[in-house]
Amino acid sequence: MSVSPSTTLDSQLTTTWGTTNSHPDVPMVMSGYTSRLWPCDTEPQFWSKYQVWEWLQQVLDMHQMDVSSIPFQNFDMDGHQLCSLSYQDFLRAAGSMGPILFQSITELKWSGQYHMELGQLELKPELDFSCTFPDVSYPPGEIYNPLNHPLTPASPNPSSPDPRGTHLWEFIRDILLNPERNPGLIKWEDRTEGVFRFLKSEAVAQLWGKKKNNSSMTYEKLSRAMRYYYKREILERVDGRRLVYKFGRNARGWRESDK
DNA sequence: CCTCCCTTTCCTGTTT
DNA sequence: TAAACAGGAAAGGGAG
Repeated sequence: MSVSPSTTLDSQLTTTWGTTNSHPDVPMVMSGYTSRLWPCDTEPQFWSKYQVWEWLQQVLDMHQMDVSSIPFQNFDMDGHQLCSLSYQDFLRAAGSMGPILFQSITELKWSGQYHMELGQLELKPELDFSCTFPDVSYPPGEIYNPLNHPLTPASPNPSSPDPRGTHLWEFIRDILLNPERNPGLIKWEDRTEGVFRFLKSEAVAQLWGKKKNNSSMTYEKLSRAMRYYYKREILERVDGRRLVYKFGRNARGWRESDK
């Protein structure tokens, strides 16, 4: 009676977001630190630099924290180096996020070894989350917003017409501005700077395709259109971070003060 | 019909 | 290695 591949478990666990998934391309952002849902299903010791960054990103997502909460540049290393860091190293590299990261990586190292057993644990998201990290103090002076009331469901109202803008960048903006309509597709990385990140790139592409009555839309093609925006300064480049974009000077209507 | 603009499609090469 | 990123080239298609 083996519990094996992640697909079975994924299908059991899919979804805090509810309806719009079925896209295994992007890991669900949810629950504990256990590794079955992790994008890197290898042991952390063998992660590439990029996988290390993905992990950081995931930890931020789990805590609903802003990207500025972790100095990414202090983690310019591969999995082997990461795993050799001590608790003190984590404190130095990430301040008050250090303990969280240390705990996460410790657990992942452990679960890499015993993932069979772990596969049977943890079907109780909230539980392991809150128990593992009861109170973490966040960096002082951080803008981090502890609660955006993620639990307000706000009627999905599927019958209403699509109020999102007709141009691609407006469409993206309007998803960001109305996350309750499409939770978990795109999220703000830095609200005031207009930095955002695709969480489910293919799902967004599908949605865009649906709007344009084009069932063959992909993120590949959508992203080409996004890149054209750089020249027009509707978007600004964000280097080095995959699926991350930033609104530029010619993008209107995304600021909180614009509302 | 023509032009302009905003993509869409496809592609080759690079990076992570 | 797969998925993103970079842009060139060219075609599509709607608005005016």
